[in-house]
Parts: sequence; structure tokens; C-alpha cells
Amino acid sequence: MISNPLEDPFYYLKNFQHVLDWIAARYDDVLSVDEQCFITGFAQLPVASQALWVRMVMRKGEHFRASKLNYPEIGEPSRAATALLALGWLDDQAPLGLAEVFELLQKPEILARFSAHITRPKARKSDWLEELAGVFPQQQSLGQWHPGLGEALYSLNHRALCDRLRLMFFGNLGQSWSDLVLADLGLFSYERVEFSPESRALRCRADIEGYLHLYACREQFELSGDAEAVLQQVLDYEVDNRWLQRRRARLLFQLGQHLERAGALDRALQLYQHSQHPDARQRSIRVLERQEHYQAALSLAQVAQQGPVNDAEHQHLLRIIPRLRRKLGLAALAVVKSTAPDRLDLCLPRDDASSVEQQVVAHLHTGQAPVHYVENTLINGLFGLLCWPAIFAPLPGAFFHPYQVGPADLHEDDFYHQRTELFERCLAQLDDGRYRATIGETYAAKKGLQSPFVAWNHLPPGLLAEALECLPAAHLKLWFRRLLLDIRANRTGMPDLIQLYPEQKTYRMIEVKGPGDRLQDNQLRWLAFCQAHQMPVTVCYVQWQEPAQ
DNA sequence: TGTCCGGCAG
DNA sequence: TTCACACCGTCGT
DNA sequence: GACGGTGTGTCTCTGCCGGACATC
Ligand SMILES: [Mn+2]
Ligand SMILES: [Mn+2]
Repeated sequence: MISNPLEDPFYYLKNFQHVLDWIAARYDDVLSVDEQCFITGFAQLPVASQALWVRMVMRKGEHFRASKLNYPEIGEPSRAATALLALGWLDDQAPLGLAEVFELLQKPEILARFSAHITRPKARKSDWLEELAGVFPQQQSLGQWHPGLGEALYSLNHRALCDRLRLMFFGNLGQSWSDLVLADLGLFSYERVEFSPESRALRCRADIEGYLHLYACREQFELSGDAEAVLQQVLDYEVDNRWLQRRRARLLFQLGQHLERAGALDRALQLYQHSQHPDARQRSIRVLERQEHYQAALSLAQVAQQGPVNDAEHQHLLRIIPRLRRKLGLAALAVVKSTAPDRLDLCLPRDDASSVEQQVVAHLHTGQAPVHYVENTLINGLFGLLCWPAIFAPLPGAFFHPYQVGPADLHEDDFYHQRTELFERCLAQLDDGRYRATIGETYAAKKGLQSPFVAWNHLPPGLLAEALECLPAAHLKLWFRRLLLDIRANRTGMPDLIQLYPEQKTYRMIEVKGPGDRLQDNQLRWLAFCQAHQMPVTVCYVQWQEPAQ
């Protein structure tokens, strides 16, 4: 705990300074001149100026009206701003476009200032802006836009620099400054994992810049919806870091999907072919098919069949190859028919108040055989509890700050291989019955801590105890090993419900399908896995008693 | 005047 | 800071 | 049946507030 936010009105400043110190202590060799200047300059500012700066950094946007910077612990914003203006960290004459002015001014203020040009006083703000945009193309300060306003505007420079510092600390831009106070307040707790004092999120300057580059490209794409504009920048970005390679591949894939939807098939294909995303190749095949390049599609599909990246691709190939062969006039191949899973048909009264899954729970639930709506949470949760020490093992590079939900390399191919012995030690407990006690103890000891696998609020103690009674260790082991084979792909698709029979020490899983719903690919794969290992799983098809009106 | 939403604080 | 899933429409056989 | 697009509930808190907008 860095400080008690309940009694220190400057808690946010303490946290920010803590991060600056952290970065200064670990990133000395990669800090740029402007970053070093910022860190040393910040320390020399008056407290009120530091505090105002941090408040503004933590808020959204670039421009802030003085009247919106009311902080009792800071006092008069104009006083606090003085030193920041002198350094050029804040601006009070920033040129604004009309759109920015519209965001800052309230509707009545806009009406008062622009009444001469507003033809429809009852219209929406956005309509006014459209109307006036052509009339007022200029960029000028708020004072020039609205001389009568009589209020200062402070504009934050160096937002990008602060994002860079945030990235260095967290190793991502998804977490933010407020994570620290949320942890202090106990709203989020994180497992404590030892790491060396020199541990840091990013190895080198190039990684920092690379992350920011991809992030900026994604932002531009999402803001503009224009994939063409960023595509070349992403294609040209070369990187040797596997983590950044994955981020690049993912962005290329998403750009490709966008272009594919827009009908730009050639471009989409180009992006898919440059992406290492696990789904990229199957999308390539599909695009070739849509372009009626059946021979090329089939060739690529056959290459894929020699070494599918995962089960999902294999599954996709089983569908697309026969289709392509048909289109090419080739002989049909023998089809391997999979046996249909156990089937249960129900006819229930329609009730729009609750989901179909919950209705099946209500229908099947008995005192002797309780049914729980768990989807992925039960098996993932049990896995997370048994393998807790392996998942949170202090491997070099896996943990580097105290606010991590899981290890940084969780989705790397070699996540398991880097921890083989640790995982085997956990899984071995399934052979001799120790796992029950271990899972129970971990549950008690770690309850509430953030985990990539355990959703505590979906795993009440009663369910855990019952599940441990009813699920055979051999099945747990098979599930966990499957999970470890490909965490990303195999952590989803598990059946909706589980019914436990404590007296018989058995169970069955139930995937619910309402009218019009059908099994998804990942659900089919999970069903096939369960069937292959003689695990009890049923697909429950629900019809409504009264016909839909 | 009521509702809804996004931003903000801790 | 989405993601996993359900639901619905279409196409083609 | 295959496929793709869209909607939904949930995520990582909870409560408060200002402001836009709809409706009357
Ligand atoms: Mn489901
Ligand atoms: Mn279902």
C-alpha cells in the first residue's frame, strides 16, 4: 500500500510520483531526453501544480475549462497552472477548431454566441455544428472564439509522453493510473509475485516505440474506419519480439476482416497472408473461394491440412475442402461421420423473463441432482485453483509490477513448456487425491485475487465442494491438459450447464440450445473431446410450448 | 420534467 | 476494455 | 447446412452528477 487514499487528499499524486520513481529506477538506459526532463522537471514543481497536472492527465481529453478544474486540495487552478504554463506543459491559448469549441461550450453558451447563424434553435448540438462548420473554418483560442466567456482554458501538452510512461510501468495501455487507487481501496487485489528489482515490462526502446506504433495505427483505424490508411504502416513494421509480433498479427487480421467485409478481397487476402494470426490462413482460403480461385484455395487448404495451426483450423478444413473439390469437379472424399452427442428434447412454457439456460436449470434441478449454469467458469476455475502456483510462478519476465492479473506470457506458445515441472507437480495431485485439499486451500487463501482463470463470483464454495465430489480426477486431468495445449482456443466452448449427482458421485454436462440456436465450432470441439473420453455430455434442445406469436 | 449516458472520484 | 455466446438472415445444394 | 452479421449480457466497483435530449 503506497498511501491511504482515504486520508491523503493527494493520493493520486503520490501514486503518480511512485510510478515516476519506479520508471526512473528501472528504465534509465532507454529514457529519452524529454522523458528525463519531464521526470526531473516534475519533481521541482510546486505541489499544487503537480497535483493539477496529474488530475488533468487522469481525465479525458486535452482541453479543460477552469471551471471544470475544481479541486479543494489544489485550490485556485490559475495559481496551480502558472508554473505549468511557464514550462509549456500547459497552454492557455491553444488554437481550437469549431468542433472542439462545441465540446467545451454548453448548448446555451453556443446559442448565445452563434445565435446569428443558428436557424433551428431547437435542433441538436451536432446539427448546429454541421450547419456552422463551413462558416467557421478557423483555428483560434477559446477567448477569440467567445470573447464574452471570461473563463480560462487549459490545454494539456505531453499527453503522449504520459502515455509512454504509463506503458513503461504497466507494459500495456489498457491499464491506467486509477488502477493504483482501486488496488489501494481493496476493490481489486492482485497476487503478490516476487520479481527482481530491475524487472521491467519492456526490454528496450524499440519495443516501446513498436507498441506505441501499433497502438496508434489501431486507434487511427478505429477512429476513421479506414483500414487502407494504416495498412502499409503495419505491414512495414518489422519486429523480432514475439509479443509484439502477435499484436501486429492481430491488427493485420482485424484490418483484413474489415476489408473483407467491405468487399476489398485482394487487400484482405494480402493482409491475411502477412498475418500469423491463428485464423488468418482459413480466412485466406475463404477469400480465395469467394474470388472463385478454387484451385488456389484448395492448394492452400491442402497445405494447411498438412499442419493445421489448431483444431479450429482443422475443423474448418473439413468443411471447406469438400466444398472446393465439388466446385472443381473433383471426386468427393470419404467423409468421417462423427457420432451425434446425447440428445435431450424439452418443451417448455415460454418465459421471456429469464434465459433459456436458466429455464432448463429450473426444469432439471432437483435436491439430489442440482444443476448449475457455469459455462466456462467451472473447469477454468478448477484449473486456475489447482495450478495457481504454476500460473503465478515467479519466472523472469512474467511479472514486473504489482497490478498484473496473470503472467505476461500466458498466451505464448511455450507458456506451459516454460513451467513444465510446476504444472506437472500440480497435475500429479490428481493421481493421488491431494488435489481436493489443494483446491480447497487455494480457494480459501486466494479468494478474491485477480486471476486469468478463476471468476470468484461464479464459483461459490458450495458449487466447488459439490463439483470436487462429483467430477472424477481423471476427467479433470484430461480437461486441464487440453486447456494447457492451447489456452486461448480451449478456454471457451464448454457446455452451459452441469448437473451434479453427489450421492452417485457422477455428473453430466448439458449444452442448451433454444429454437434457432445451433452448436458453435468451439462447442462442437468440446463435445467431440468429451465424447472421445467417455465423458457424459448432453445437448438439450428446447422448444416453446405455445407457438411464437 | 424525466430519462439516459458518459465522465469522474475514490 | 472486450469477449463469448445467442440469434437471425442469406445463400447454395 | 454453412456462413456472416448483429445483438446481448458481462466485463472491473459504485455512486454521483452534469448535460443533452425527448416529451409534454
Ligand atoms: Mn452458453
Ligand atoms: Mn447454449
